[in-house]
Amino acid sequence: MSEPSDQRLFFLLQRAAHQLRTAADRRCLAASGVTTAQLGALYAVRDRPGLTQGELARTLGLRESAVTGLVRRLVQAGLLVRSPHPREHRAMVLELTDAGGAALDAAQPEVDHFNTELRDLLGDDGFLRTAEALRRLAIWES
Amino acid sequence: MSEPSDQRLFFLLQRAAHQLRTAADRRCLAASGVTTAQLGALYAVRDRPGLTQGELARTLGLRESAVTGLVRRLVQAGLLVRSPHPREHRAMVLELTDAGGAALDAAQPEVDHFNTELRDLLGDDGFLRTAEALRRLAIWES
DNA sequence: CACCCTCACTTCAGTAGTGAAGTGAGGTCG
DNA sequence: CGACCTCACTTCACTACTGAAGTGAGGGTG
Repeated sequence: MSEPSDQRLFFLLQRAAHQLRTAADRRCLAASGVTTAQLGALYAVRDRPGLTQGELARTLGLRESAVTGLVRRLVQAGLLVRSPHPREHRAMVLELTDAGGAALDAAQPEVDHFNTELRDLLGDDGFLRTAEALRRLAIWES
Repeated sequence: MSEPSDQRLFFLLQRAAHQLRTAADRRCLAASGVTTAQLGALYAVRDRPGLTQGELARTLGLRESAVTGLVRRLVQAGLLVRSPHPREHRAMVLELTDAGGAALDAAQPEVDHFNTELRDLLGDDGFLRTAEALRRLAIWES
């Protein structure tokens, strides 16, 4: 009934995400020494300094256990600082270090270049339409 | 200059793929006991019985080292058989077992249901357009 | 005031991937 | 005919996730 390519949008999405992730990780590591997962966390902390690990997990769409490891590596690399929350005894407050901000700045040209390439590949309206579709998929639950 | 949402198509793609993957993995594990990565490998072997691990790696867009582990788990689960290639001494030939075929059949309704939901979410033309965009991204190299 | 319950966070075992280095039977070549 | 090279595959150390179970200081409750 439906064509095989239609039946496997899901696999296509995985494949595309995987290709892009590994390509971006390579460039990103070369430019700033961080992976794209780490870069996403740094962006989130810069946009909302002082957030807790739970908030970061919700922002990134991850489990708290994943954030525990991600933050540990970033703190170990000196890009993030963790301090106890002033009012919530269990929570940890996250902030960028200078090195964290520098890593973000070092990665920015690569991020821009990458997005430009994507835009060229998909065309301007294709880029926007795809972004909108992905937004729906990312928000979607269940 | 460009909006933040535009600057981060890449993160959007990762987020969407991750959400879909975990959602699909949960259903897929419940229905047939395999993950979506394993399901992709089973599909590939069914489509082209007797392929080698290297060919499987190229089909899935993975490194051979990733396939080594994936195949090991599938053989251990009794869904795949590995036998030496008749003419190429180093290569391994892969084939589905009956249990492997059964797992694929068990997963099929979930796959169909999942794709139906995606189609409903994006609309028919949005679905096709997104699939086409993803196809380009998946093929894209560097 | 002692009990317990809440809930951020952590830990553990497992899956899924990379990249770099290693392995070894078989064909090639001087 | 022995040395070398090839190249599927493997192994290792690492990042990055999940889901389930554990931890423990603090606040509510009797």
